[in-house]
Amino acid sequence: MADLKQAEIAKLAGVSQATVSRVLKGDPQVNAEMRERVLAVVQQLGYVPDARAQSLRSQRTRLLGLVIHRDPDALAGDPFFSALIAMIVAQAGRYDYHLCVDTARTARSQRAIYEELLRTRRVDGLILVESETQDRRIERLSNEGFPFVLIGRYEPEDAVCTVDNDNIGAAYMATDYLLRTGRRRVAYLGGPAGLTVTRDRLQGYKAALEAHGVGYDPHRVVFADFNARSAASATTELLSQSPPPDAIVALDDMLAIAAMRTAKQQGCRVPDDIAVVGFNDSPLCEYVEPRLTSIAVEIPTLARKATEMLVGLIEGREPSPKRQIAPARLVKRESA
Amino acid sequence: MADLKQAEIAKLAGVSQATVSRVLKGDPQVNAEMRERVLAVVQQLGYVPDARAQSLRSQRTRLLGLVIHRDPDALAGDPFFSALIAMIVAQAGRYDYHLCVDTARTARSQRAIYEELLRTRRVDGLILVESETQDRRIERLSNEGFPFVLIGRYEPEDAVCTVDNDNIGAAYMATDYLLRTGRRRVAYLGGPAGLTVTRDRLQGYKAALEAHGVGYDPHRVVFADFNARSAASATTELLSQSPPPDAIVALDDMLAIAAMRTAKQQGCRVPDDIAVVGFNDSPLCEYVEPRLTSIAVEIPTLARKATEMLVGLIEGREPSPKRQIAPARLVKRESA
DNA sequence: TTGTAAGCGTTATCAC
DNA sequence: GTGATAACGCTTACAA
Repeated sequence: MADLKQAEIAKLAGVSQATVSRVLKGDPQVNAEMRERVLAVVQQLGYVPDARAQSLRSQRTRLLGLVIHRDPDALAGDPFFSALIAMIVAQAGRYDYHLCVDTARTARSQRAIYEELLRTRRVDGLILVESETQDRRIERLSNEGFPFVLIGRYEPEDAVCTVDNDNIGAAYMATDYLLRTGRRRVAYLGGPAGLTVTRDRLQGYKAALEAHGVGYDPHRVVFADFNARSAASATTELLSQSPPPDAIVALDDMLAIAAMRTAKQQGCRVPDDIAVVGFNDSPLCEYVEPRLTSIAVEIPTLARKATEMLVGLIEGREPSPKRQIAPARLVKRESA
Repeated sequence: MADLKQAEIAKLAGVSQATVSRVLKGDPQVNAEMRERVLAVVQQLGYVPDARAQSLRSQRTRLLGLVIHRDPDALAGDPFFSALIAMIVAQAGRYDYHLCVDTARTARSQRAIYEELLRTRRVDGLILVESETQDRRIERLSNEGFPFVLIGRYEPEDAVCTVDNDNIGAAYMATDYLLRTGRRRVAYLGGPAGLTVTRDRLQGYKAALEAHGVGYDPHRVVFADFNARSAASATTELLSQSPPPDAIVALDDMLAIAAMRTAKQQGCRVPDDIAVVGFNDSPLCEYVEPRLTSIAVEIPTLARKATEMLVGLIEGREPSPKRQIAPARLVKRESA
């Protein structure tokens, strides 16, 4: 198990090192007999090329970076991210890329990560998740011509490459479904008010109300942080109105579950008195009672599009359109 | 933004390229004045060294590989993995390493990944998750002297470096707690029977029964796959016994939640008629009703130990002991 | 203390 | 077709 290199192979096969390289690259110009000889030795010794040398020489690492703009603790319990990472890994593999994952705790470290990954040429391109809608670093990356794709939204929309859930459409779908099934007082339980996703889904919610000729009532819209307590108090606020809502569209499954629980504690039956729809179609939808109806966002599609786009950029293809949307669909269960 | 290299910096600072390298490495031998000059130029141009060249020259990529032995779809919704990945990323950062994540769908591709990552020298070392207890590839890695750490268990225990949850201790703790709080008919709801974790926790469960002088009844032990239906039917089986159990130790929170739900559907009150304890202390424990008591496994500790150990191996330190255990603790909520 | 130069293991451009 | 040979950008003896 001495350190194998092409030179070794060459010596044993009685050819030049350059020929070994050519054989391994599948160069059609090499004589069949030599190819055989080389491949035989390669097989026998189990030679594998050194990725570091290839990276330096070819100026390509075949590594994609995934930067998640979130505190590790916040990221920790979120099934969305394991899904996203798993799918991107799988997709990247199809193009012979590997995935380097980083998390950006603070804004300061985020900048450091961009630098560290891209400027050092450690990765060939970046997928960024959950950046703010406006971000100096993104402008910078863009100006410097680094290949990167954003998962989420960015304005103006054609400035950078983005892949996003169809958040507006998803919220429309949820609200529309509730209205069609006879609900009339549909409330919206959002996440933190500043988040793009909160705003986008609010927009879809409003659009559906309008399409059904139902007036928009700001009192039926509340915001919560991503924890059970905050969700519970926001739900309580909704339920205390008179008349109380007969349906809730929640920003994600966690919030939806908290809302269901609060409603039940206050004597409302779900879905009889109040219907609840969540987002993400996470596994736990199946586990709660009643089982949670949820809007599934297609994480595999998101991952596929993002990877495809990034690899395209790296290899010099300008994608169009620069903004791509992964569709959503309603998974009907018992809660609505 | 021409391609910056040390040679450029050297020219502008009026020194040799080697000196630039020395300054950047913090070599104390360089004269303060030159250091200033070099650093000034570096700062001004925003030079960052090329990781690819460094990797080739130093024979170190400063990249750790994380190989998760699980189908991407199975991995997809599992909050444990986002936690693990997030924590390892954070830990690796402390040693100036980045993390390359791969998933191994099939055994065939798993072998490919080992090869691809290690033999190509793409990463300096590997963290392997959820391998089978006996694995040919692991032997091979071990024989070839590649630095790697296993998260999970391996036999014989001192053959390779492993980091694991204290599964036996955790199950003991859960069972002991239930017995102390007056439960007498404690059942065990495991995962798939073949899994090491299922077996280890069963062992802890038995030990606790024994310590309390409670007889072990094989009928009180059932196994389920990781999905709601399977969990429900296993729970139904438990509840149909007479007398039915008055407590369940479930292998993970998902199973525990499914069990609670099944029990409630069959008219049992939780925790009054039957107490339930889960594992992992995942965020959803807070969201279900009643809130789920769960054994928290310290994922950050797991990640820290694994990373520490691996970096040590890479840098030539033999760790001892070769097997390290992350402690568990009981997080008491409403279900038990 | 600083500069020169020899690699690290590839790929790719030349001649032959 | 195949074999020398020059990069790729850096680290590190060794020389000065």
